[in-house]
Formats: sequence, C-alpha cells, structure tokens
Amino acid sequence: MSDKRTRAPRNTLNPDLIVTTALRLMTADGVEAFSLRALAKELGVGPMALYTYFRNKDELVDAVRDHLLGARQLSTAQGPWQHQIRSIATGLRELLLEHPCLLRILAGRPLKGPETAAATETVVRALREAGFSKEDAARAHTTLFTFVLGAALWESQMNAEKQDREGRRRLRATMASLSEVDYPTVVDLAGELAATSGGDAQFEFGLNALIGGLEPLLDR
Amino acid sequence: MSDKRTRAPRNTLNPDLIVTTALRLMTADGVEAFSLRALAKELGVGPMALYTYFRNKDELVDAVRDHLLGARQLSTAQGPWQHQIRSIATGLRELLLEHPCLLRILAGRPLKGPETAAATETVVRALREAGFSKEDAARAHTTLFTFVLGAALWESQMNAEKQDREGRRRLRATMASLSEVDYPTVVDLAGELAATSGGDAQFEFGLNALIGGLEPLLDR
DNA sequence: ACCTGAACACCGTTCAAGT
DNA sequence: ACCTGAACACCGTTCAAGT
Repeated sequence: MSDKRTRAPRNTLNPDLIVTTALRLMTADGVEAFSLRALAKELGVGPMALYTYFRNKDELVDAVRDHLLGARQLSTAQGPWQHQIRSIATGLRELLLEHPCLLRILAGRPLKGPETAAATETVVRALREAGFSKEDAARAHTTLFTFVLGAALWESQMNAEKQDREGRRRLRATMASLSEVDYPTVVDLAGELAATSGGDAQFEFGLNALIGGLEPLLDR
Repeated sequence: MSDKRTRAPRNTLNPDLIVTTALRLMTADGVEAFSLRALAKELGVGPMALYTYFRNKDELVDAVRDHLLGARQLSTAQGPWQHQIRSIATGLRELLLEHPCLLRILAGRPLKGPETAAATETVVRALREAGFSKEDAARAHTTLFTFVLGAALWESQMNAEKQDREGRRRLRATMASLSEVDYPTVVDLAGELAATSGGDAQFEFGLNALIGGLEPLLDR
C-alpha cells in the first residue's frame, strides 16, 4: 500500500480515515500492539503527518473510542424499567465483545466526555420513571455500567486465552493441579466454574441478580 | 543507588528482590510506565541480568501479581453466607484500590493460575453450604468477582482523573456541557451521578443489590 | 495547512561473551 | 550460574524545514 518513493499528496489524510484505519489495525493486532508508526506506514505517510490531526497518541485513541461509542445506536426498548435497562446492558456488552479494543480503551482510561450521555439518560430516566429516588437511580446506573464492564472484560480475556490450544491446556492444567484437600469445593465445582468464564448465560445470571436486587428499593 | 563503575557482584539479585522493587516502581509511576530497563537501573544491574530470573517481561509482571495476591491473607469471616461473601468482596476491593497496579494487571491478562483458589473456595463453599446449586454457586462467584473488578477499575480510574485539578476541571466541564434538552434526567441527577464515581457507599450499593438478587435462588 | 526527515530518548529481547 | 555489552528492531515525540 505505502509507496515510499513519492511524497504523499496533500489531503491524503483526514480525521475519519485515520480513525477508521487505526480501528482496523487495533482490531487486527490488539490495542497494545497498535503504534502511530505502524498506522502511518499503513496510510502511506510519515509518522509526523498524524500530528496535524491529533495532538498525540492518547487523543487518537480517544477518537477511536468515541467513534465506536457513537456508531452503535442505542436500544429504544420501551416497557418495564427492567426490560429497558436489560436491553441497554445487553447492547453495551455486545458492543464491547464485538470490539475488544474498545473494552481495553475503556479499561485503561476514564471517560471524561459526554460520549455515553445518551445511554446514561435512557437508564436513569427508566429508573426515575419507575419510582427510584435520585440517589438510587444514579447508583444503580453506575453499578450496572461497572458490572457490564467487568463482566465483558473478564469474558473477553478468557476468550482470548482459550483461542490457542496452549491457553486451553494451561487452563485445564491449572484446574487439575488444585489440591482436593485444600480446595474441595472448587475441585467439586470445576466444571461449573469453567462454564462461568463467559457466555450469554453467565452474563444474564449476573444481570438478573442485579436487577432483582434493585427491585426492593422501590418499596422504601 | 546504581553504581555503574563496578560490575555488580554475584547474587545481588534474587526473584523476591526483583519483584519487590518492580512493585515499588509500578506503585510510584504506574504499570504502563514500568520498564525492565528502568528496573535494572534501579537495581544497579544491566537489563539482561533480569533474564536470569524471568523469561520475559510478562512473566515478571505475573510474578508481581502473584506476589500481591498471595500476600494479603483472606477474610475468615463466619456466619451467614451473605456476610462471608461480602467480607471477601470487600477485602478484594481494598486490595485492588490499595494497589492500582494489581488492578491494571488483572484487567490486562487472564488469570491462568491457582492464585485465587483460596478466595474462590471460600466463596463457593459458603454458597454451597447455604444451599445454592452447583451451577448457581459457580455463576454467583464469577458474577461477584467481575463486579468487584469492574467497580474497582472504574473507581480507581476516576480517582486518578480527580487527582490533578485539570482532571477535575474536565469532569466538571463535561457535565456542564450537557444539553438539558437532550439529557434532562442526566442534568437533573448531575450531583448524584458524580457521587457514584467511587467510594464505599457506591460499592456497597452494588454489592447489596447483587447479594439481594441472589437470595431468591435459594427458594427454587 | 499539510507533510517530511533527522534526531532524541526511550523500549523488549537476542546473541555471544565474560567470570 | 550469573551478569555484561553490543546490537536489532522497534517506540512517541520535538524540532526545523520543505511545499
């Protein structure tokens, strides 16, 4: 792609092209492997060309994050609050699993911007309309968000580990190495615990527990 | 400390010294800033000296993680299952907040080893003795773990952002920039939402909801 | 305004070599 | 066994300079 013999023409670049290409590289090789130099080479320009559009690497990564958060349109589920927040949470998990790089970006830096305001609005409005207090609605929202983040992060990591057979071997070897004397219950539940490393059923179990635990707050 | 004039004497290094020093550097400057070269300089040796004890950087980071996970002794709380798992979860959160680098390590790679078998044993045993099914006990355990991970990760990041006044300014500016027309509920709950970015109360809210949501499973 | 090349101060890791 | 120095193939970013 990159033809280093000629100077890149003017306006080869624009923010959107940069972000899209960056996302492609991150998806292919992972966020940790992503570098400005590799991106520049892919775009057929020198590394410094990127600095016309982004002040530094962090800003570019933030732009990729905002691109992904903005692309997916929100669930507009109606009905009971349980159904509404379940729908938002499920949608967020799907987005995060579809784009592991987004997950890593979120796990690596705080959200400073209004990138998630729309999702937050839907969640807290559903809760407020259902009758939750201001404080409970706010706390429930963030609990939901951090749960989805943690669950997706863990699931994504375990999926990555299970990609190669070496990883699967390590996981099995670890379980087999556990002393039945020291950890009798863990050994007894080995199969069940292994099944919790990901999947829809595991996520829904947690989500159901969380939602179920919020219901009593309405009676206060 | 590092006296580059003379050759480092034999056995200046040992795994424990390396891990302890690495942890100190990570705590001071963050995991992302941590490098083998900086560690070697701090120890007064060449970078390659470390390779006698660890195959590569990842293995050393894993060793730091295992060091931290092994150091803290587990809660041995007795009594109702709710109290036992609450105690484990609270202890894990404290450990993670005390050592943000551990949090970043856990968020960055799967646990392959039996590092957390003791904590898992306590949780699943408490649940099994309370009458939960094998599957529910396993799922509840992982739900609890991922919730603590996500909550601590988010809290830790928001804390970091609020460290410097620039970060606090950004957070306030973000909230102020939100349109009351588009996000009326978010604007209305601005104060309450800001209060959910961390703290014991926020964590306990989520933990209570989760535990409360597990209770009905006992009646099936 | 938009892209470049050279340079700086870093990385992790391999390889061959000292003691 | 334990530590070294030189080298390789990378980084992000600054600075001065082209067009």
